Amino acid sequence: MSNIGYAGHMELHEPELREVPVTNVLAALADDVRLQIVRALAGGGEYACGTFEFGVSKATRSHHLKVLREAGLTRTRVAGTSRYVRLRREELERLYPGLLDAVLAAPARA
Amino acid sequence: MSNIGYAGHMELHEPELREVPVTNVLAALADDVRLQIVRALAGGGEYACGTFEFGVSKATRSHHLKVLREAGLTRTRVAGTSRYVRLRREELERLYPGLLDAVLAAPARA
DNA sequence: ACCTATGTTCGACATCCGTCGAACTACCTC
DNA sequence: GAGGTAGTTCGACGGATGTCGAACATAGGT
Repeated sequence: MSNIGYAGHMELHEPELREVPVTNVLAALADDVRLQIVRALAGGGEYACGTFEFGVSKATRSHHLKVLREAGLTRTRVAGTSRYVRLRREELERLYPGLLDAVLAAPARA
Repeated sequence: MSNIGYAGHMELHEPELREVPVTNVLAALADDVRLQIVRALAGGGEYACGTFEFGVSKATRSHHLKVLREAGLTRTRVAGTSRYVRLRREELERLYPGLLDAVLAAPARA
């Protein structure tokens, strides 16, 4: 009866990019795990969350994907029990031209 | 006799940009106060620390300038009791082409 | 010498952030 | 419907971070 307290079938929060402060976008990119995810997505494909095995638990992975989504960097499509994530490249390029390329061009290991 | 415990005349720590992880650079930019400082420096001039009155105490301002310096974003010249800060634009452009411009082009207020 | 102006450093504090295991929801397949 | 699979959410934890006032160091001026 009560679906209060669970958001499983609610729409995912995917803000308009222009409504996200730049500092949030930068903060989202300023983490090693998240940057690895972004790199993996940079090719353009769509990947299930489970794809990103970067040495963290699935709880942590879920957390990072949420941060990326709420920073306006990714979009998520729900399909069955899986969620497919992709980069919002064009929007990002329109609002912050050159930003993503500049970040991705940086060497992976400092 | 003892100059232990104070670093007033020591050289400021200004790392090679290539030795700073990208995530550190991004994290340094992912703060409102620091981004305001970077914007103020973007014109190319050299400014004394006290120039940056952005509603924080001078202790906090000093902290942020240290973060920027240690992220490789700024260089500091000591002159008398003042310290003059400037952006390391060319180096930044060489290592992360387009990054700074992309960030600066973003609207100041979210 | 004193006083002032400019910054830095030192605790201290509150908050945020990354991380995890455990419990949970939702869906798919037998 | 029982079980398995994919993810999310919930506390909890430790460590990092932003903030401040106070104390300090240094240089310059009177």
